Amino acid sequence: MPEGSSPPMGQSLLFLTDEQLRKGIEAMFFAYRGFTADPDRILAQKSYGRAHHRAIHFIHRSPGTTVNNLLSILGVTKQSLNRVLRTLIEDGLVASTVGIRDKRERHLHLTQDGAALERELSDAQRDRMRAAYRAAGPAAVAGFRQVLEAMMDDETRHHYEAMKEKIE
Amino acid sequence: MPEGSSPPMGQSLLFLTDEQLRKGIEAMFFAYRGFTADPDRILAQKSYGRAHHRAIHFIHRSPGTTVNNLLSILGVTKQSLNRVLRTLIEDGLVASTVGIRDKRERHLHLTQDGAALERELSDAQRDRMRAAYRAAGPAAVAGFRQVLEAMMDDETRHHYEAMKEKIE
DNA sequence: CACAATACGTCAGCTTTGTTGACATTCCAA
DNA sequence: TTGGAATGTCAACAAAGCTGACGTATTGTG
Repeated sequence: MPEGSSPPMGQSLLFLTDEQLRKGIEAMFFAYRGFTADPDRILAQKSYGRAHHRAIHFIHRSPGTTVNNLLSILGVTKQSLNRVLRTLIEDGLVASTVGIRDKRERHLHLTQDGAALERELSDAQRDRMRAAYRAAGPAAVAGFRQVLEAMMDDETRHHYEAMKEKIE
Repeated sequence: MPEGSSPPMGQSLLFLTDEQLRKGIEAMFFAYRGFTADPDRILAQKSYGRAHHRAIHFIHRSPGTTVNNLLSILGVTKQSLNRVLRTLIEDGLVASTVGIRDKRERHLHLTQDGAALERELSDAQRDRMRAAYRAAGPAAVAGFRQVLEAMMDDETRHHYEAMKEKIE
């Protein structure tokens, strides 16, 4: 936090101008469109939506997760998630198995078909991400991640950090 | 995960790993929630939604813009925009005036009330942005913007660039 | 001038995805 | 055994996107 401090305060606080912040806000808005564009196209063909993508993504990410856990990650109501989950289960993309230790819980897994769709979606999304990363370079990417993390709600960041530790 | 690898390729391409890309994707998802959280809270009280926020933002940004222009910036249909615009005009937040050169066009401006809401919303959003920027520092912010710009669709980036030049 | 194209508004209907509220079931744990 | 937690389901509703069709100025063009 200790910025430039005394002498010339280095690169100064010019980057905190309302103008600069506004540009960041617009960049965030426009970039998010690109971020979702490719998966959206694929999903539209299969008459699914972003909600399905999110469910699939996080089930893939945390196989065996419970409905409740997924709920808090996605930040939606159980009714809303249930509708999406039901179609995914009916269509054979997601398997829901009764918990062993706690039979009230349902553990969620991707089926082969589900995993295939997950791959298709995340390949598309990663392709764009990879192109952006490559164009911007490693230093920019580090900054990108830093700012995004600082932008999250505390509770959300908690989920994010928990995810991060899972695989690496 | 391919950790160490060999000595060459400098900082290497490790930042293009699927793992790294996935983290970036999740960071984007979680951060966007934070990004919209504060304005969402304000909007909910006034029974408006994000669509209203977007319209207000870009009308403020480009006073006198036409409906068609707004349409292409927001990337929605005129029916969708019209619904939002109608309520904003009815509520006296936006003024629509017939074009001078071309009387088919409507030029959109914020009224005093509209400008007040715009300020309230963007203050809230900027506060979070500012905190994130300050925490991450100028170098990170530059990287943040670089990656976001690289992530946009070409057409979208065109809008973004046009905006950038407007005020600075 | 006549006609096509443009800009805008609107009606109707549909979809996705979110919300509340109410209620039943199952089952763990005190 | 009983209370509460986890889940599921029904109903109703809202925001915000979509398509398609139509009407009305207005403008540009052949």
